[in-house]
Amino acid sequence: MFAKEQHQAASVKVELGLSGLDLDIHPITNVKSHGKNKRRFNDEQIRSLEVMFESDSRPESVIKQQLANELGLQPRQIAIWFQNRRARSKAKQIERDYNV
Amino acid sequence: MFAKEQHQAASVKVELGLSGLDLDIHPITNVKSHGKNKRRFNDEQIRSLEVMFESDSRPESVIKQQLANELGLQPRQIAIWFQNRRARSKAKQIERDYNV
DNA sequence: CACTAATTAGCAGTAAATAG
DNA sequence: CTATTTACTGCTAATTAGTG
Repeated sequence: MFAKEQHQAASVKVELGLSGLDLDIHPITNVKSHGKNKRRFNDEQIRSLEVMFESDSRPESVIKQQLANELGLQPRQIAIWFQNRRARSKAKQIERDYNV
Repeated sequence: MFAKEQHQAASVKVELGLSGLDLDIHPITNVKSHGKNKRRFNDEQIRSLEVMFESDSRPESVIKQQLANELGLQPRQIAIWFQNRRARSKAKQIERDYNV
């Protein structure tokens, strides 16, 4: 029903080819790098998202789609990222207000 | 059914009013142009709407207009609220029937 | 015009990896 | 362990398409 196991194209090829691109590091003992590697966008993605956020914290669908295409992520992930980013921003501001 | 219990029963988290989320800052007048931002009615508004809904889930235009005036909302918003409320009500009942 | 049904985007809360 | 980051769930307000 939901497409959930779809993430960056870079990490999808962990099991197969695994040619050129390699993810970050795996300092841990080589456990099964298989199964449930989720999470964490790379610096470039974060940077782009952050830049975009500064100019518009609530971009339209088209923009998100475009951004998703550029960064190799799903539109869903972009939307979620902005949601979380907004929440963080808000929480910070609230904390500020508390402090007076 | 008349209590303030609208939340699902799955998670017994009990979140009292509190909220704090006041996005709508007196939309009373104006709000022309493209007001893309606006979310959530306050407790008083919900309470009034809910009370009204109980006695009549499909009020006439005049009533809606009056209600809108009372609560500082647009008639359009009142109409939409009732539409959504009816939909929710129906969905709930259908789910109940499913459960038998 | 008012209604329904379906869909959209947003938010609060929270789960779940992961980094420190 | 705690804090942060990605992701999901449940609900709400609003929009659109289609009916009468």
